Amino acid sequence: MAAPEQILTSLLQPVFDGLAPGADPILRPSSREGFDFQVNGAIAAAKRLRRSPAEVAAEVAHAEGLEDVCSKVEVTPQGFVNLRLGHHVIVSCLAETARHPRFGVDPPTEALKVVVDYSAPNVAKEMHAGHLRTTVIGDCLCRMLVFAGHNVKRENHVGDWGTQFGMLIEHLVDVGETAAAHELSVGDLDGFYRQARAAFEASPEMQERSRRRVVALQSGDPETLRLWTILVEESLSYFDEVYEKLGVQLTRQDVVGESFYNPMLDEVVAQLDAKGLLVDSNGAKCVFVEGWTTREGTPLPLIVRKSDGGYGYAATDLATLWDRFGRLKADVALYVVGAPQAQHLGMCFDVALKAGWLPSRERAVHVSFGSVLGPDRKMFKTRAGKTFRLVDLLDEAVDRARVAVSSRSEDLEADEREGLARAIGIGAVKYADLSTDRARDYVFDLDRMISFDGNTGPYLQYARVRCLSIFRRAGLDPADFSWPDAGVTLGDPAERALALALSGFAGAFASALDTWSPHKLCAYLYDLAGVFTSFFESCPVIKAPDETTRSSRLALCAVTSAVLGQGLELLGIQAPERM
RNA sequence: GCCCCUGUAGCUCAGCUGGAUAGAGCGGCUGCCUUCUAAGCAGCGGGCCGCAGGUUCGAGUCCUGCCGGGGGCGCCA
Repeated sequence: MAAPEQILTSLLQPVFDGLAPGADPILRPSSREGFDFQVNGAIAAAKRLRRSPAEVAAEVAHAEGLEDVCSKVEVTPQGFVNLRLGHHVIVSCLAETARHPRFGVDPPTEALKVVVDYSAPNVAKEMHAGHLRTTVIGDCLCRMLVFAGHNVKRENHVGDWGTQFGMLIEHLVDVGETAAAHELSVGDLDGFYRQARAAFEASPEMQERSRRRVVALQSGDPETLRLWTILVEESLSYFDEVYEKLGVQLTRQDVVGESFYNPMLDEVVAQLDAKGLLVDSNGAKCVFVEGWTTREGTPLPLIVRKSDGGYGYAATDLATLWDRFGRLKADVALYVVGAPQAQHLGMCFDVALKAGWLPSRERAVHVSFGSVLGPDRKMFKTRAGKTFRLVDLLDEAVDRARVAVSSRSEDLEADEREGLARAIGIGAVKYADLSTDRARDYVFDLDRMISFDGNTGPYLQYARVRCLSIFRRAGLDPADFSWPDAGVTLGDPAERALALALSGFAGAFASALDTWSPHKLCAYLYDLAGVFTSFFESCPVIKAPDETTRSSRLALCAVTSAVLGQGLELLGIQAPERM
């Protein structure tokens, strides 16, 4: 019962049940001056009962106990009921939030096993801007799921298998293992890939070797596997560096590449066949699913096995569903994959449902996201049409942050400044990605991200830093700050607004997780940071007029720094102590 | 041609299962640093929510049709 909404709903629901069992009070935050919430359900109920809205609203306003929690209840002629919470209710909600180990987020009634598929870079290929979204969003969702009390299995579906590896291995042989390993380990993955591609296209002899090499790889030839392992290992080491730089929680243990599923493909296809789902079409093994058609309106096939006998990516993706819901016994599987793959994934999910692997369709979720665009609103590419290396974007963000830090935080030690530049630069990039609705495309604009104004990562970091500086000045530690005996008083509107905002954490968190939308958590934190900064400007803490006010305001600051810190942690953004 | 996503202030974006006078930030203008960090705060100006119908007591939100942007549409992943 930590949230004001829950308290109000529990009082209002009996009245609405009296009007019509199960009727929704439609309780919403109010934007009207002097009110916190509004009840809109009376209008709808009056309509159904053919009664006057104002009359029903008046009945609602007289709900048992409502007067005790509200300092003001207003009924409008249209039938709206406006509510202003009593200070004592806000204070008790705040106290509950503060004392709660997860600020009001209760453990789930049933902990779910959630498999989260994200990041998925390709071996011997550079990570580019597109990988930023899946990696950052996936990492945030994992953190949120863990925080909510669910059982999370991260799976990094690295592209480490397929026909292109014949070419890559042959190029490795041509360049020499040591030289190739060096090239890959320093992160010139694109250079390696381009050279391999160029050599492949220029030489029929290389093409023939590559074809033989693919066969050797698939038949498990030890020497070929050894060479393949070099490519994979060097690439994974490089990815680890990027993840370290980015501050995401992916490790080697989370790598479950395409090669992992390779041994399952025969079984997967056999099962589809046994269930009568496979159809031969021009030599290819296909599954046709209802609702999917081609441009001519004919059924669209999911090609599981190509006419040459090889498996396509549909087979691998089906295998992931088979494995995750079968062997891993997942309750939910998230696929944090770009929007262009909606059709493909949708078909795979439908097939898995038909095959009986998926208990129900909603268990498999495509957490789709839009593309990263350049300043020209086109796909984010260089003038030459190449994609930007993710590491270069991150380095540039840190460079810009470093410039700002050196001019504004001169009093900090050099190593702290360097760490700060990293925290700010990387945080800015991640926050920019997380703070907009993932369904939309977004423009990658470093100037805006690092501008430190408005809805940005640095703004949140700064708000928390200012909060912490109060404790530092007061010679206190917010971590072992104890709740004041005299309680919390909310004499100033800014204090009241801050207390109310703080008790909204759990609700905002839940709505973000329900829709797999980190940006809702961002919006909440930005609002909280803004409410706090207003409080900071208008309510002196250390030099408060009296001791009661001082300890009360310190309590507000303690909860604020904790919630902002927890929020940034959930987003995967560092929270510096000083800026 | 069909399907998916998208269209809100000059720019970048919010708008929570339909609620009152649509909100922020940037940019523009005006104030505020002998007082806890001005990477900030307070205020002003800025809108036919792509267009047209429909459902509803009520539509930025739901439905239909157009228009504009992005993407996808059988053996690449």
